[in-house]
This record gives sequence, structure tokens and C-alpha cells, in this order.
Amino acid sequence: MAVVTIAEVANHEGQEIRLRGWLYNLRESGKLLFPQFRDGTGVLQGVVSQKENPEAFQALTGLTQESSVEVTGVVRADARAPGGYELQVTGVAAVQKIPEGDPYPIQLKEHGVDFLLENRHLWIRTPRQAAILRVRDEAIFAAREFMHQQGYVLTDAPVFTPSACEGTTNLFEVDYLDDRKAYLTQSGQLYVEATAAALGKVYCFGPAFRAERSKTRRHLTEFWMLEPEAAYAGMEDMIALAEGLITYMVQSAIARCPQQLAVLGRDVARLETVRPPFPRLSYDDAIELLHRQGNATAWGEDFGGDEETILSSQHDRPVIVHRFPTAIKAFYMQPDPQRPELALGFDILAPEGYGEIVGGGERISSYDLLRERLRQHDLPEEPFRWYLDLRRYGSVPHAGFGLGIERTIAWITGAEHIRETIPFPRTIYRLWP
RNA sequence: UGGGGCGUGGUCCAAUUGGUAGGACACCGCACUGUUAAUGCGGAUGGUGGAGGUUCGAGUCCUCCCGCCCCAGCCA
Repeated sequence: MAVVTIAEVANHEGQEIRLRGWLYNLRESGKLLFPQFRDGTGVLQGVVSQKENPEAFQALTGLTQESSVEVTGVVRADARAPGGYELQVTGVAAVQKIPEGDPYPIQLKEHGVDFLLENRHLWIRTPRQAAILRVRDEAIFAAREFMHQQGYVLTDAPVFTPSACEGTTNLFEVDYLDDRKAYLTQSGQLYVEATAAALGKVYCFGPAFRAERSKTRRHLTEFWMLEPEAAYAGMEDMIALAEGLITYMVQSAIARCPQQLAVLGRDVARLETVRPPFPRLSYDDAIELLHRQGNATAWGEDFGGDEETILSSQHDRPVIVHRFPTAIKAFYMQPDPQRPELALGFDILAPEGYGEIVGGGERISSYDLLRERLRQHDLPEEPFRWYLDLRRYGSVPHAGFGLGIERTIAWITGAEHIRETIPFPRTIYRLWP
């Protein structure tokens, strides 16, 4: 008898199959039992009649929520069953029965955030969380697929770094054997600038760590970032790449995860409109727009959450904001030759208040200018010696960006909080489980 | 790092503003042959985050501590 996953049962209508999973819920009605089985690919309702199958009825009666079970049964199409199919159970074998005295803690009821996060190792079994994690898998797979198709080579950056990438603030410090210190990376960007000079078009994909005391629904201390970098490229090239990448991730999720998005109650119509080109605003225009909306942000100030929300709520697609004042951007940003007070950098803001999902731009390629900027930002030159070498030996114009995976997935899935979009979130106050 | 808020059975909440700490869910039993977080009836278990203080009396008021949430800042 074939072992079948719940995702595949539609292909086995009328056949007797074997299912291996867990008892998600058990509803009963007289001499009928309606067990809900889950196996990681979905939930399937079974039906057992005491009259027709007393052994299976007996085996299932009293079986507790989340007990592991192997069941056999015949797949039937039935409009009364959730999902349209149900399993007419022929046999049930408990793999491990959870004792009644110590029941599974997570009910099919509402729980508080703290309790759920404390039990994250179990919470991920619920259909909603499992759906988000499947969309995450699909979005990441699509992202890597897209980058590969575009000729970008995966060159991962180290997690241990000798010093800060973008300055010395808010790094996690760890003991590095003997008497040295290392820091967990907060960005792979500097390293992909080096590999871009070696391989042309590259990207890295991995975790980034920020020891910032951010406590909002958009922040984690450990998050995943995809960072492309290309030699002989400028800001426009990167905007086009980011538009393509985001579009591909979103459209792949829609195409490959329709059931998951349905479980999540995501309004897919709001994602289907995501196609290039995305609406654009220069920083100058953005300030003007904010003023028209009654927001008093002065030219030269950076945007906060309120400003991002105003700008992104104008459109149903992600919004690109470009050419920020140099003074509020990182030291490595290439100035606009037309207006040196502006940097050739851009952000992409996700719709529906999910915030900034991309930040990037063209990097400074001039050795002298880069040294000057390090001085202006009060950064020591020695830790950047290798980085400066990239400008001494065959320097070329180059550009890149970083895409925050969790924020992107939060937007695609419509998750309330970014912490639902990663299996085991790390936040300022949570290091468990 | 600022500002605001919340901690009550395993879970989700209530307690007439200082006067006997309760309900629902979960668990167990019974009933019900199409349930959709089933429903109805019954049962057992079990709690005020911690330490002080005020008071005849504190879940409620005060001080400190601990844990967490939200907003801002920082950022992706």
C-alpha cells in the first residue's frame, strides 16, 4: 500500500493509502468519528463509523491531540470535508500516544503571543505557521533561482568578522579562541564587493546579526539577507535587478503556494499587481509629497516609520525612493555626479506598512574619496585595509543591495509580525527555544 | 536607549474599584451517524510573577525587582 502525503491525496481518489502523521483534532458525533490528520503537507479529515469499523473506532477513541499515528484508508471526494477530500479510515496505529494527564499545550483556540513564542517548537505545527514556513521556503528558493538565472554567483560572506562592516555600533561580540574577539556579521556587503571584483556578478545569502535594542514588529536580532553585488554596475542596474527579484519571489509564491496563502487568508489580488516597473520617488519628491500630506519632515532628515507608511500607502506595489542626502547614508555610498550632496542609493518600501525591504546603491570606487569618507565618519582605516585594496587594484564602478528576507516574507504572507516568518526568531528578549 | 502598557489555574479572560478569587477552554465520563476550533449534560485538577510596605482586611493601593508587549530611535 502506497505511503501518500496529504498534499497528494487528490491523485489517489478511490485508492487505499497509508498516511503517516499526527492527530490534529478529533471531532465526534455519535458513533461517527472525524479525526483530522496532519502530516506536514496539509490537514486531511478522516471518517470512522463504529458500526462499519469497530477496531479503528476503538483505536481512535480517546486518542489525544498531536499523538503520532499511522493510518490507512480509502480516499473519497466529499464536499462536506474541509479541502474536498476525506479518508475513510480502515486502520489506525498510534506511534506515540500523548498521555491524557499531560496534554499537548497548544489548543485550537486563541493564545497570547508570549505563550506561543515560549512554545515556538510546537507552535510551528499549527497550519498557519506551517503555511508561512512553506512560503518562506518557496520565496527563498525562487530568489536563488532568479539570481542564478541572472548569472549571479553565490559567494557567501563569513559570519565571524574581525570588525564592523558599517561602523562599530551594535555588534555581537564573541570570544574567538585564545584571546581574540570576533563579531557576528551585520552584513556581507563588504565581502561581496570583493567577490564581485573576482567573479563579476555575485550575491551572498545568510544570517545577519544586529545587537540593536529594537523592539518593533519589524525587527529581529538575527535575520536573513540576500545581498547582490555587481561590478561595472550602477544604481539603475540594481533597481532593475531588485524589481525583477521581488517580482519573481512574489509571483512564485502566488503560483506555487496557493493553498498556503489561502490558509493565511492573504488577499492575493494585492500581490498579483506586483510587476515592474515599481513607482519611483526621488528623495526630493518624497519630501514634497510628505509635505502635501501634512508631514513636516525637513529636507535632510531621514524617514521614520510614519514617513515610510505615508510613502508606501500611495501605491499597491513596492515603492522605490532614491537619491538620499549623502549625510544620512552610509560612508561607502557613491555621490551623484550631478548633485554631490545626494547619494546614488535607493530603498524599496513594501506596501501595507511592512517597511523597508531593500536598501542599496552604487558604492564609492575612488580610493581617495573612500578614505576621505572613512575620516568623515570617524572610522579607523586599519580594519578597512583590505576593503580599500579593492579601490587600489582594478577598481570599477559597482553597486548592490540587501534584501531582508523576513520582512519580504511578512509582506507576502500578510504576517502580523516578522517573528512568525522565521522558524526560531531571535529578538531582544527572546533566546528560547 | 526613551515613552506607554500588561503579568490571576495548563490556556484565554472576569472579579461591582480595598471586603469569601470565578467562568470558559483544555483533560476525563455520558449522549448524539456528517462533524467543521462540533454541541449538550456531568466530573476531577489547579492560580493572583517575586520581595517588602500601608491596612482589621490587598488580585486591587505604595516601593523595588523580574518577565513580556506596543510605539519611537536604529535599521533590513
